[in-house]
Amino acid sequence: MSSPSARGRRGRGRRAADQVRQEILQAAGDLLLESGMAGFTVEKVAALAGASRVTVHKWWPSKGALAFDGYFTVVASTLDDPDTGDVATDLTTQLRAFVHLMRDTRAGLVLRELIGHAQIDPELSTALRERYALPRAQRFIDTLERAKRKGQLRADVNSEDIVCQLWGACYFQLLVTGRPPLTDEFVTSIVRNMLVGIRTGPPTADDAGRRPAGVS
Amino acid sequence: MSSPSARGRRGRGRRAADQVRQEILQAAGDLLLESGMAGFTVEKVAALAGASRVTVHKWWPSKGALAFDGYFTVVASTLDDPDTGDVATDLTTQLRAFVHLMRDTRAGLVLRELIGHAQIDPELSTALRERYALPRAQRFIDTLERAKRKGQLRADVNSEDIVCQLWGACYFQLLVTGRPPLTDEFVTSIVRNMLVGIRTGPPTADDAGRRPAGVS
Amino acid sequence: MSSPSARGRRGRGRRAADQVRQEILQAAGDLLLESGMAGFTVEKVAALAGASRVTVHKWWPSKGALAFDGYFTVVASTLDDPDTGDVATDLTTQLRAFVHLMRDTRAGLVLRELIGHAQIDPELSTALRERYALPRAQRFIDTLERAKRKGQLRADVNSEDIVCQLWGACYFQLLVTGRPPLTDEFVTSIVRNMLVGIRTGPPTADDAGRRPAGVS
Amino acid sequence: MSSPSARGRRGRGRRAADQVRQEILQAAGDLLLESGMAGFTVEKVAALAGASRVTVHKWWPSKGALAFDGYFTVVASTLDDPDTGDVATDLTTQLRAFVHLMRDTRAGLVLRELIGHAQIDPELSTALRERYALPRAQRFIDTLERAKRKGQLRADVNSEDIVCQLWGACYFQLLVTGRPPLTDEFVTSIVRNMLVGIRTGPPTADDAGRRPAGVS
DNA sequence: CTGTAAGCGAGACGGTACGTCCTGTCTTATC
DNA sequence: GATAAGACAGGACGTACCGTCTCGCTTACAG
Repeated sequence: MSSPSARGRRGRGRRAADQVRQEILQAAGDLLLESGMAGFTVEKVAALAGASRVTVHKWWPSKGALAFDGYFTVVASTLDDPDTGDVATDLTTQLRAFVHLMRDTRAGLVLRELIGHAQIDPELSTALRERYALPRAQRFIDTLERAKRKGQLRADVNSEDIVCQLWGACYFQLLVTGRPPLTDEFVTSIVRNMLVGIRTGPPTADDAGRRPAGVS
Repeated sequence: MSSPSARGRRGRGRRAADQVRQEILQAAGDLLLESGMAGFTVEKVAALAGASRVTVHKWWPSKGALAFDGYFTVVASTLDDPDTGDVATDLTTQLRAFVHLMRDTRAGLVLRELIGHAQIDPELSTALRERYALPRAQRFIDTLERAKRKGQLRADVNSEDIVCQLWGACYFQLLVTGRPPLTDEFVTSIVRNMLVGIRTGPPTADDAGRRPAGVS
Repeated sequence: MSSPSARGRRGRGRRAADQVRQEILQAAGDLLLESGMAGFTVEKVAALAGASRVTVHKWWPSKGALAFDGYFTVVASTLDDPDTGDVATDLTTQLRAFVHLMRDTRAGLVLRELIGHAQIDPELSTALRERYALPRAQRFIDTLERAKRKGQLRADVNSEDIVCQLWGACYFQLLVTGRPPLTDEFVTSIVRNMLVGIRTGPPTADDAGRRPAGVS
Repeated sequence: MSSPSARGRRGRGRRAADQVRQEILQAAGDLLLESGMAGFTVEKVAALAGASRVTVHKWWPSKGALAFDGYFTVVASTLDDPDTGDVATDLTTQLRAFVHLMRDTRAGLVLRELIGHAQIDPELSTALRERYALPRAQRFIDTLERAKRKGQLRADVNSEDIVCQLWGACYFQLLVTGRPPLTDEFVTSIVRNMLVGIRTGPPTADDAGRRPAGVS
């Protein structure tokens, strides 16, 4: 018997479901990194995988869902959780890793397109949120909560809001204003802003809710 | 002579270019708000405007470009620049207006799709950056710079970074984590975080400009 | 289960290829006889057949090829081979049948247009030659060869040339000089001319092999 | 004053009608010989002539009419009428000249397409008949009538029918069966067939009306 | 060890949209 | 005042995907 693997298949009959799935995902990821979201087509993926469009359709209801799964099949997603004891350092490390991915790798470019497409494709939107954004945000939140417990951060700030203000700042650059900067200095800057604030002068006793007296 | 206006046309020949353009833009905007980016089609726009696809193609090279122009034809873009004298108030006002648009109106939904589509369509990406994002960011920056001059904000912070951290926080919610919150409280929270920072404890003497002693 | 035939279809999926082909051909033939080559359009054929333009394109590379096939689907092409024993009679019979078709029927008009279109469309040109002209010419040649064997015709004449001179005479009227005559008398005349020649004077004993004296 | 001739015009105003006409015709002829009937377009002709489509339309109601006029503007049509005193020679000469044109020159190819297009375009059909086919046929008929008067041809044959059987034979090759042969030998053959007939046996005294006795 | 049925590929189909080409009509500005 | 330049609607073209559906094959599992 010959090995039933390899891209070019000959027969028609049934194959193990997992094998088919895997080949489709690999093909999807390859195509995605090669052509970007524009040239990404169910038809091409099926052809690449030596599968039938029907089969692809059976498991992935939309182009977006397939692209998403393909992406994470190909792009190894290492979720390391640095803990140096200092918040600023930990946050900066995580952000820089992200910025590097988005700025310097093909995968970053694709991920950007993926997020873009998610605005139209609800399937992809859900997948992206639940299986990409939230898990990563959670790691970030963990870092923040740890810092709170250590007394490095105020206890009354909402960690999720911080995530928005740090990660969101990067995404904003990527998705809305265009991508040129996104330097390490930018990361340093926004972390510092976040930590110490941008206001001048001696803080009043109730910064947490009010505006300082003496300012009209 | 009869008025040559109105949607239903009679002959075949030429119409004033500007009139055609305007009708196409109006149709594009209408269709966009009605069907969203999914059902938005050059073909339908042309039909709605009583125009020919060729004519549409002549002026708008891509679906995205047409959608963008149509959007701003229909969505009145009021760029008022509040100046109450207090940074926090001004920033909050601007952000809340934006949040309201994105959260409560059909236009917000469409704008989100537009930004999404821009990740794939370079034409749209450029248009969006230059004719939407940058002008609006500039108003924000103006507010920040004014506050700097008044001594309300530290002079060493980069205003563009602040824009990223405030607007970006909102966009992040909308585009990446899904939309549920985006409340007024969220806006209040991120502005306060931004102003006073999230760090605890007695500020050191040289907190990047200094933070006051005695922060609660 | 209900019969899956009939024009009005329900689902989207596949129909038997042959059925689709047949319906397209029928529609093509119908449209051709109704509107002539001018109003004949791939789009209309597809609509009439309840088929998709793509499907039509798959099998018929050009408008001409489709028209040709449609024509012979609708126009029954009876190729009877008369054999009365007398050449003149047989030839006259065949030519009159052809003349009748071209002069008195809608199909004749269409065939004329088809031949015209073939001058521009190589696909159609080939089809017309191989699947229309040649088979019909062959029947004519058979008649001539039979007559040769019987000694009714000179053995040294080229049968194909005769076909050109008889059929060609009719086509010439139709295609070049305009169509008015093409009467039965015309047929009688050209057959007689062909058989006995148009030269005057006492025939020499061996006209069959030589050219008349005086012709260089 | 600058010369208003030359292909590339710059101004817009009025030019002498004849000049415009002539430039259009020249452009039409050039384009026709270059691209054939397929690539022949009113638009391209107008562009080539530096004229407006409207102007072209004013004088030539259809693409066919324009092509026809353009053709004869460019292709010099020499109508020499040979008279050697011998019919066979004269006929052969005329036919060979025609065959040469059609077989060996670009103009022949175009003329074939022109005749083809005439089957669809009535304007062209009329023009072709009245200003091309009939005049040329007349010269041929003149030759035949001259031969009749000299007693070389039987007086009871219809000259027009002979034209059909000789020219028609050539056109038939060109238009219907495909073009390969059309040799000088073919011409020789059909002229001889025409003159002496293809029947065997000694001609009876009244070949002109009856079939020979003894042939059933 | 064999029969059966589930799962699959191949591929055609209707449909929607695309971008292009050409036509005939109409307007405007020019000469 | 005839003209070119140019823009417009309309209609057809050929292409690309999509999602659906029917085949016929093959393999995996059940008996």
